[in-house]
This record gives sequence, C-alpha cells and structure tokens, in this order.
Amino acid sequence: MKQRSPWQRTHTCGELNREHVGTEVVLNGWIENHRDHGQLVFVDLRDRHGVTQIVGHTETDGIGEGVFERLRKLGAEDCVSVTGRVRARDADKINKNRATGEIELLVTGLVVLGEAATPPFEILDEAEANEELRMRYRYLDLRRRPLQEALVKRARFVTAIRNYLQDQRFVDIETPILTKSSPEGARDYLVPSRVHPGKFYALPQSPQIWKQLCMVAGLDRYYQIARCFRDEDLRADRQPEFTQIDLEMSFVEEHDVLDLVEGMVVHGMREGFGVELPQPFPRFDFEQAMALYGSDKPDLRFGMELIDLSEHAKTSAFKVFQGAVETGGMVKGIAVEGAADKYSRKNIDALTAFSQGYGAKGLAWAKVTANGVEGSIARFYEGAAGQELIARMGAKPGDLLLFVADQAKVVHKALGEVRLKVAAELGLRDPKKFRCCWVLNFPMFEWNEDRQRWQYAHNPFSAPVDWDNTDFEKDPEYHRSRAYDFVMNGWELGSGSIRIHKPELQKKVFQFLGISEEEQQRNFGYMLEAYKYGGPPHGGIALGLDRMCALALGRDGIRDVIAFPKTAMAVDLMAQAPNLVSAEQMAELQIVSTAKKPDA
RNA sequence: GGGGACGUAGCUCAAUUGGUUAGAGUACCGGACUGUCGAUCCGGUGGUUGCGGGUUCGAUUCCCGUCGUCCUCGCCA
Repeated sequence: MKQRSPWQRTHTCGELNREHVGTEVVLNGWIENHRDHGQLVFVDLRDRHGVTQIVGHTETDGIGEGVFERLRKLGAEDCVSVTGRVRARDADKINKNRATGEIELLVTGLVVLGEAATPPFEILDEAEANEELRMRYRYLDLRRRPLQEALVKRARFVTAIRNYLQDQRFVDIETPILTKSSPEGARDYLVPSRVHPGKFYALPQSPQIWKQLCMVAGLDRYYQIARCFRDEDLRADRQPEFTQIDLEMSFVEEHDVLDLVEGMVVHGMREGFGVELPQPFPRFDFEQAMALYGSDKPDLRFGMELIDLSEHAKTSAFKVFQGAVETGGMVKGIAVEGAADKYSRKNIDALTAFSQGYGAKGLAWAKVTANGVEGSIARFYEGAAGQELIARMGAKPGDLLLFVADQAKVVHKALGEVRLKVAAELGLRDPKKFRCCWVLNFPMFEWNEDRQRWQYAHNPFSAPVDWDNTDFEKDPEYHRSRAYDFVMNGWELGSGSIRIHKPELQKKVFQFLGISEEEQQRNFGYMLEAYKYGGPPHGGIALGLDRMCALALGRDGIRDVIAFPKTAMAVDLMAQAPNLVSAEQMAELQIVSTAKKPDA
C-alpha cells in the first residue's frame, strides 16, 4: 500500500459523491468561504478539482479537541487538511451547482498547513481587482477557477498536439536559446557573453534557421513547442516571450503541410478545448482573400463578402464611383443583411469616420426598400439603375449597402475593416463559433516606403512560386512566394512556407533585397553553406500557441492563458523584472550602462 | 515614438459649479445565531485622494510635470 501521512489527502475536493457516504476521508485545500452559525459552521474547501462543503458540529462523534473552535476561526485562503466522514445531504439541502453538492464532510480533524494573511483581493471567478494588482500577486490570481481552467486546457491541448505529431513520426528537437543576432526582423533580446567580452548572444525570435538545418541533417520531421522572444512594443495579443508550435517537414509540397496541420489543429482543439472545427478549411489565394474580404486574415464566421462594382460603376451617374474607376481604382460594396433599420444616419456617420481612419475618402451608403434604394447615393440610382445595383449586390429589402470607391488598396483595407466593425456591432463575431482557413501565395516582396526599398513580405527563406523566373529585379510585384497563413476567426494563428533549398536561389533573393555578399556570409553564412551539402526540399509552419488558446477559450488577450505574463511595458510586476544588476555582475561582463541613474 | 482611458479605504466604486468631518458595498476585526451554500443580524477598525509642483481664501475636483496599468497606431521577417 502507498505510504500516506495522516494529513495527506485521500481524495480531491471535486470527487466525493453519494458513493463515498460513510467513508472516512482526508481533504487538502484552501478556504474559499466560511459560514459561521455559532454551534454549526460551514466551510467551502477548494482545490483545483472542485469545492467540497465541510461541516463543523460540536457534537460530532470523534471530533478532536479544539477542532470545532479552530474551524470557526479559519480565514479566507488558509491552506488546510481536513479529516472527516462523508455524509449524504437531505434532499432539500443538495447544492445542484456543485459536483459534490449531494454530500458534505462532517469534520473530525483539522490541521492548518499554511495560514493566509488577508489576501489583497478576493479570489472570485469573475475578477474584480484590477490587472496590475492581480499580476503583482499572480499566484493568488491563478487560484481563480477561470485561470486554472485556461492553464489546464492549454496543457491538454499541448499534450494532444505532441501525441498527434509523435504519431506522425515527428521528432521533438530542442534548439538553442542562446543564439545569434541577425539584423533582419524584430528587435532582438541580447545576452552578454562573459567569456567573450563585448560579444552578445541573441534570444531566438523563432527557431527558423535551426529547424531548416534539421532538415538538411535528414531529421525529416521536426517539431518543437518553442519559446520565442521579440523586443517590440506589446499588445493584448503580444508578449515579449511567447510560444510557437513549430514544425518542419522534408520532401513536401504545400498541401502536405496544410493537410497535416489541419489534422493536428482539429485534433488539438477537440482534445484540448472540446471545440469541433468545421472541415475542410477553405484555401484562398492571397489575391482572392483580399478581393473577397479586404484582408489576408478573413473572418469566415459570417459572409458579407466584398462585391466588385467597378464594371457597373463605369456607367454610373454617381461621379465618385465613375471617377474612381477612371483613375485606375475600383468600387466595392458590402450588403449588410437586415441592417437597414439598425443603422441610423448617426450610426452611418460613425462608420464613415471609421472608414476614413483607414484611408477611405467616404462611405457611400444605401438602404434597400421594396421600391428601390434610399440614402446618400439614392438620387443616382433611381428606377432601373437602383434595381440593377440591388441585383448586383444580391440584396433584398431591409439590407444596408455600404460602398467604398478608391484605389484597390484603400478599398480593400477600409471596406474590410468596415465589414469587421459592422459584424462586431451586429454580434456576428460569435466567440463560440470557429471558422478556419488558409491563405496562400503571398506576395514575395513588398515596398517599404520609409526605407525606399523592397523587402521580403514573409521571410527571406520562402521559395518563389515561379521557380523558372527568378529575375526579381524585373517586376518585383509579380513574384509570389510559397507562403501560407493559417487563420482562425480573423486572427492570424500561423505562418509558414515551402523553403528555398538551393543556395544559389537563396543568394539571388538576398541580393535582390540588397543584402551584400559580406552581410550574407556574416549573418547566414553557415546556412548557405549547409545547403551546399544536399539540402532536401522542405517546408513548415509556426503556430501561435498562446493566441490559439486565447481564441479557443474566448479570451480577449493572451495574458489569460500564460501563467506568468508581463505588462504592456514588458515588466514582470511580481518578480520585478527587468531590474538592475550589481556592479560586480556588470564588471564581470565588461558592460557599462549609459542609462540615466534612477534617483536613489 | 504617437494617441486615448484610468489611478480615492485591503478590494470595487461614489463624492453637486472648486466649499462642512471624503461616503457606500465588500473584505477585515468583535459580538449573536444548529442547515448555510455570495448565510443573516448588530457593532467596529480602516484614507499621503499614485507622486511632485502650481492656481486659489479653499483642490479628490482646475493646470503642468512625473510614475504606473490598460487599449490603440507605428513597430512585430
């Protein structure tokens, strides 16, 4: 028999039921609530598995000396061991809201394992205390059920992912945390080297290069639940350190990676969160996603696609529409089903201002009635013209039509954002509904206005779609990369590509990006060299684990699914990191700080 | 780096146009109570109004600065 000290639990606080009635048990947990009736006292004892009601009564058979008095004096969040007999509750005293509600524990013994000072905030399911305080006492915030639930489900999700990849013959490989800085991409976190004064390691922004080298090594199928570090300004969905499900496969094409990841995500969401994802995930060409949704991360929980009216606009009486097309732009619209009477003039003005924030000059609108259209553009669409517009928009009476006329880029951005805004206002972005898709064939390069040069749109290792045309200088915009994004509910959750595995091609890309031979050697020399020794075709993806968990749980940000997160200023309020280090440590690293000294 | 919101009792909030001793709920402490489950009832403790400065007879309130948290744009291959 397993050894057990007298104070150690025989059961958790979530598992006792009618079947245990009459047995002697020991529970360990925290005092959640305390109801003192003088000669009778009730205590709710909580652990992560549930809550069990403890009953203290002076006349209980076998109750220890002073146990009742000590039970009465317990305070919130004391950590205790309780011994007692399981007793069935009378029918009228059953608590239907709890799994253990049919029984209670008649106490005979009590040991206080850890006395609690009055907590700085109450441990409630719905957090009332502000986030600053909760982060400072994160270990108390984590006692709250919703946070424990998030971490438990996250762990279940990760386990399911690992099992899935293990079954698919992937190898879990750890890659260095102390690695090398490269000037591209996000700002690096740096770690000074003691044995090489003046030199620094960088923390990885992702294991990108390492996993590609694993493919050169012939490891075939790599994965890692990898911590990544990026020193950029933060958001609700961005932490300075975050976790990726990172994987790479040899001898594959896009569909191999997409099929595998689709299966993995469906399995993980089901096992981890009980979420069933509708399959298959639609696959959009980048251009197609932009045209239909005005976004490269479309939210497919609702329709409301962007409808192209450019042809029609050429002959429109409305000069704004006609002019936009004549100057090389376009006109697109969305039909908001049944929203005509939900949007007042004032609401539409607000939407207009919103669209202008994304570069639109204005938002043309019309409400569809039984007889035609009314609204800002109605006088240009009387009679047959109005009927034609309604037909093209696939609209019916009661619908609200919204239009943007401008250059394609502006139309897509502004109308795409309006689409999301309207959907949010109409409650169409249901957090309990999940729709995934893939977006493929991103542009290879994009023009950086500030730096006045072309840069890679995805990452510099993504292979071009057209292997035969690698004259990037000729028409940079023509080139598409074999990159793909995984999108769920309008969130970009993953990004990957089929990689370049020929060193000559990789050099051509670097060259076009204006990275000199010398820079290439300095930053990626070992990688270019590796591909000289028989690099296999390969591709992979990295998925944002924190974001996926947040989305699955319907949380607004990723702090809720990370045990010990940092603030928007990248500070750990509990551990007080970052912080100053001793003069000795600085001297040993041969580092001098130029920061202004804080007033002592 | 820019923009916005917030900061008052341990916690969540209130406080009239700038005006008496800064209030309430909850937590906490004490008391009563044998069936509660957010127990109830009675009583009590608890305040550098984030910090610094300014205007004013008088500042929680107005102004400037600063610190912190959150949201957001830029940024995040």
